Amino acid sequence: MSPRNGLDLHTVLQAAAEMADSQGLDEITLASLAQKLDIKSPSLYNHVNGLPGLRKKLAVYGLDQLLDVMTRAAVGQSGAAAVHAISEAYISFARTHPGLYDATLRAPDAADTEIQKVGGDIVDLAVRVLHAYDLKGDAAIHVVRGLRSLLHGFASLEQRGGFGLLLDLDVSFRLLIDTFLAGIEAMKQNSETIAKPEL
Amino acid sequence: MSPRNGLDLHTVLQAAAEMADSQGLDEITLASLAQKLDIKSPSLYNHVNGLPGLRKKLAVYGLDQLLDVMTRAAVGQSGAAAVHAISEAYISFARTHPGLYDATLRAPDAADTEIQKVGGDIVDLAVRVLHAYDLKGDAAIHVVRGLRSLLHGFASLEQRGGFGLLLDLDVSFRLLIDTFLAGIEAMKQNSETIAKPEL
DNA sequence: TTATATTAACTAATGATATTAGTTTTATCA
DNA sequence: TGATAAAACTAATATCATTAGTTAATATAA
Repeated sequence: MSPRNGLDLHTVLQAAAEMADSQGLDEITLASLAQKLDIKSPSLYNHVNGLPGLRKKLAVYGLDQLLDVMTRAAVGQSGAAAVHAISEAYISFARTHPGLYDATLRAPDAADTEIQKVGGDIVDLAVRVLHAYDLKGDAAIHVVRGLRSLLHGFASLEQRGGFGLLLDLDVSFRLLIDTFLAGIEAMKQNSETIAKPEL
Repeated sequence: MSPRNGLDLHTVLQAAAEMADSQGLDEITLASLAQKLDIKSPSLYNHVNGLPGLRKKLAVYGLDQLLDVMTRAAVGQSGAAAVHAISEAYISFARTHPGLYDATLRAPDAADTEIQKVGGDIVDLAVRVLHAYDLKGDAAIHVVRGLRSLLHGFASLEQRGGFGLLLDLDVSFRLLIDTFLAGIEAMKQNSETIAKPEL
């Protein structure tokens, strides 16, 4: 295929992801990555458009994996169980791949087409999973925004050690999802009985 | 006071915060900050322990302000209104000071005493505000963790352009808080009638 | 008022980094 | 076998953070 058998992009991203997970996203420099790959740093420009380009590709690489684990967690599940399943998959990914997860959210340009694409796929998955809650009109989008906020917020704070260690984090997490789902049900009741609550 | 009338730490942090808000946290370099302050970059070491020291002090500076606006929003409020008040204050701070807000969460060392202190004060405020919900035992801590996750997640995703622009973000946000509060009420009902739901 | 001590500024130097330009090597394909 | 294309390389530059050592200014003590 290629006129020369060097590294391929996947190898580069895999190495970068490993570095990010073990040492933190900010420790990835072209110099350190090149050293890990046994090449000189300018050679990386054959695979990636400088440091910003690497960060962007790493973000897409991470989002692809996140979508994958969430999708697989969702199959065969429905209703509350499905929401829990994708949520656990999300948080588990963030825990197992802290640096890569970080990369998905610190992309140089969030408006990038490729990133929007995968991000949209994840949102679509969430919409499908929440379909069982039979949300009318805009409500589905609002609820997906809420679920994303909660998942990302929990993952991010946990990663940064923002929570004390007094209480089991898994309990907090499951309770948070349950509370959110109970809230959706309760709000639905309200909107059926009363026209407009107070919002 | 001082044997020489140079800059003081507050001026340095104020300038850094302005830079962070207008250009992003990562654009703060000792070189660029020094230029803004009309000094040479090594002079900054008289005020701050290098770049990591600057980032840490900026984090504390931001957390102090965040605690302040949240505290002031809470006075005279109670129950759901109080939760909404501190939540709006939180999100408003993140919107008005995107770079400084970022700094509060990307401190070099989250375990730092000073950061833990202010962070703890914010948690205490949230606990007091949620006191009206009469949560028993560990529940209060779990709920505060949940609220923080919501707030940070929403603020962070909004800042990174993670949400589409189809729907009003303020509506999503208020709905999210309402859903969470409705969930707390619903969960409370359950735990009163049933011994252990399924969790 | 004057001298001293303290502090904040400075210059100079070093090492690491990203990035660009231009060159060499090597595998594939005609 | 030879041309091509891709991926490595070397060399060079600019920007940083950081350290060491120096100079200047000011509050306080004499």
